[in-house]
Parts: sequence; C-alpha cells; structure tokens
Amino acid sequence: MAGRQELKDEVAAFKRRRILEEAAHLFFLSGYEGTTLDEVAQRLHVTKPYLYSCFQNKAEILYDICEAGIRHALDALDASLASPGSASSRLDAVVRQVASIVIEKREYVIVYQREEKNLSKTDARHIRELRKHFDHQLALLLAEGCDGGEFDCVADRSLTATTISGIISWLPSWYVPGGRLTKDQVIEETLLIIRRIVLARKRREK
Amino acid sequence: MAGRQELKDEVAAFKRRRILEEAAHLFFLSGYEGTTLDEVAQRLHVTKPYLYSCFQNKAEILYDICEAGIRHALDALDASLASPGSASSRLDAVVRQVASIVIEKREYVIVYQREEKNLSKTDARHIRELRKHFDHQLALLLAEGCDGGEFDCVADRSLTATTISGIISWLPSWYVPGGRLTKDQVIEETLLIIRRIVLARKRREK
DNA sequence: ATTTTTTGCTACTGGTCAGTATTTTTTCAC
DNA sequence: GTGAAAAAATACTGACCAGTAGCAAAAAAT
Repeated sequence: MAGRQELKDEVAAFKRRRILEEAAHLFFLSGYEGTTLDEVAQRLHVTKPYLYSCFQNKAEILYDICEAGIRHALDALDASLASPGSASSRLDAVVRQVASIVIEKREYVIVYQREEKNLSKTDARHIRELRKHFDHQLALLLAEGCDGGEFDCVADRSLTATTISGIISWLPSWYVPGGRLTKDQVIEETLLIIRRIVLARKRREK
Repeated sequence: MAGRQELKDEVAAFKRRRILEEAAHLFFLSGYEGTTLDEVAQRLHVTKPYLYSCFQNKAEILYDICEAGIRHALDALDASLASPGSASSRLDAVVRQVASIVIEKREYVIVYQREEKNLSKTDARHIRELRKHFDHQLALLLAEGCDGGEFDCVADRSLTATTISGIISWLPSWYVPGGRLTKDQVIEETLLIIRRIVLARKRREK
C-alpha cells in the first residue's frame, strides 16, 4: 500500500541521516580511515550489518557526507542570491548565510575538505563540480556588482571569488565554539573584511 | 674520527630528507593511512626496514613532514619581518615570500593541513603552537601598521591576522601549476586583495 | 687473508577491519 | 496462535600492513 511504503521510505531516510550524523562526527574526530564501521554502529547501538542495509559500502557513507557538506553551502548560496536587492546586500546575505551554515555544519565541512582523497575518481569529480559552481555563482555576483558600480574589485574577478569562498571555507578549521568571539561576531567581522575586498560602498552611508 | 662522523651525519640527514620528500609526495596523493611504507620504500628502491633505520615509526615521518610544512612558512615570515622598511612594505614581503614558499611546498602544506588528526596529542600541540606563533607575528605587524597610521584595519586585529594567514594557507588547495594564472600572478593578485583588507595607503601613490 | 662491524634484505607475525554467510529475533498477515 | 517474511545479530574470512627477528653481503679494521 502506498501509505505504508511512504512511511518505510521515511524511516529508511531517517536511518540514513542518523548514520551520516554519527559517521561524520567520528570521521571528524579520527578521520575516515581511522574510524571503523563497528565504532559507528556501536555509537548508534546497532551492528555493522545494519549499516550495510542502508549503504553499499564505507565509501558511500563518505561520499554522502561530503555531498551534504557542500550541498548545505550551495543551498544557502542559492537562497541568498534569490533574495531581491542590490548586489551589495545580496553579497552580505551570502556571507552571513553561508558562513553561518559552514560553522554550524563544521564537522561535515572539515571531513569534506580533508577526505577528498578517499573518494573515487568519479565521486571526487562530482564534488569538485559543485564547488566550482559555488565559486562561479559568487564570481557572477561580483561581476554584477562591479558593472553596476557598487563594487570595486581590485584583483582578478575569478581569483577574488575563490579567495572569498576560501575565507568562508577556512572558518571551520580555526573557529571553535566557546572561544573569545561568538559565532555571530565572527561572521560580522568576516563580513567587514569581505566588504573591504570588494570595497562595497554602502548606499545609506551617513 | 670527527671528519668521518660528520660525513656520516650528512649522509644520514640526506637519507632522511629524501625519504621525507617521497613520503610527502605519496601522502599527498593517497593520504597518510592510504600509503604503505612498502610503497615509499619501493619508490626509493630500498626496503621497509631501511626506512626504520632512519625513523622510529611511520608517525615520526608524518610529524617531520608537518613540521617542515609549517617551518618553511615560519622561516619565510621571520626573514620578511626582519627586513627594514615600513609596516606596509614588510607586509608585502611577508605575503610574497610566504605565499611563494607555500605554493612551492604545497604538497607538504596540504599533508600538514589534512593529516593533523594522525599526530599524537603532543606532536599536534607542538605544530599548533608554531601555527599560533605565525598568526601572532602577523597580528603584531598589523598592530604596528595601524598604530603608525599606515593600515586601517576595519575588523578585529587578531581575526584579521587569522584571515590573512588563512588566505595564504588556502592557496595550495586550489592553485594548480599550469592553470590560467602563473604562480607569480596569483601571488600579486592575492597581495592586492590583502592590501585592500588592511587598506594600506601607498606612500608614493600618484 | 681474516675477523669484526656495519648495512641492508628476506621472511614472518600479530592485529585490524571491511565486507559477508548464517542464524536468530521480530513483525505481521491471516 | 501460526507460519512466512522481514529485520537485525552473531560469527567468520580474507586481505592488508606496521613493525621485527634474524640472515646475508659489503666494508672496515687488524
């Protein structure tokens, strides 16, 4: 029956999500190769063959984590770009939203950056495409802002986009919750720096 | 005899350096855990026990690679900071020299960033201290420039230093030799961006 | 030439772990 | 309640690899 099947699918999806969460946490702590599936299973109070009922193999788990890491950032980017307003206000939105999500999902992001080498050729290529798409979208926004006179990019457009996305991607590797600055402070300070890079002149500067 | 002992030491040091080079290259390609010592030995046309005559264990090889990765950057930093001149010109020197060395030694730098989790607690702490020292030195330079009126840092001083060192550290993860831009072009463009962040006003601006 | 020492190699071990074959438990239709 | 089917656990295997014991060859000393 359709209703039952849907529920089963939901349950299956929930299982996968929970496994990914725990696996990402352990991969973050001890690395992909340093984490055994028995450990992942133990933390979820299940057994290894149980994991194999949801995933083909260990590599599939890693791929899903990496995909989620970049996908979260891309979703935030798309949402921010879609908002109405000037290039400048959309850049602000992009930085705020994407920085927020990469800090929140920092374990996924770090696993994704660190373990790319453990992906198959095909999987790695797919992930790199997503990343490229991210930088490209950002470059388009910079171009729009520069052409409209809102931004003044001093360096190569594409390199500037890569640098800005790099600044955001770098956040999870140094920011630790509970430090001197709160997450929101870090984001606002980072935003100031990025505005400087494009020399965004605020409309309502007093 | 002293003379002979020196030669032996030199030979031993040379052995170590060559092993580190090959190991760094393989760790870069397939990761620390994904590389066997037999592979490292094979590439050098020696055998695994030979490696054990130079290193205690696999972890020591990794530590030496990580240490070299950050040490190269620190040496470049110290050299640039020691040069005479304004804060602005010294910042230029730091960026040029450090960026150049991290791109040259990109395999070491990437291994160092990626495999920190495989270091022992003590080793990891030691490496982090070096890294911290780097950011701190950079923060001091920023402070000097701001106090002297050469720089105008809009954001938190320490976060700005971390961001700048992050931009440089990020270079090896996206720059591939033989791309659209040459190494020197990438460095000069990056320098323009970093100057923007601190809004360095050139003395001889026409 | 012969002994000693150094240097490197062959061959092995013990532990680990991804993935699986088989058995047990639970679920649920009737 | 009973039997079929689905879900999950136990217990195993085969490959891999860091690290080592002990042997062989070369170099140095006598």
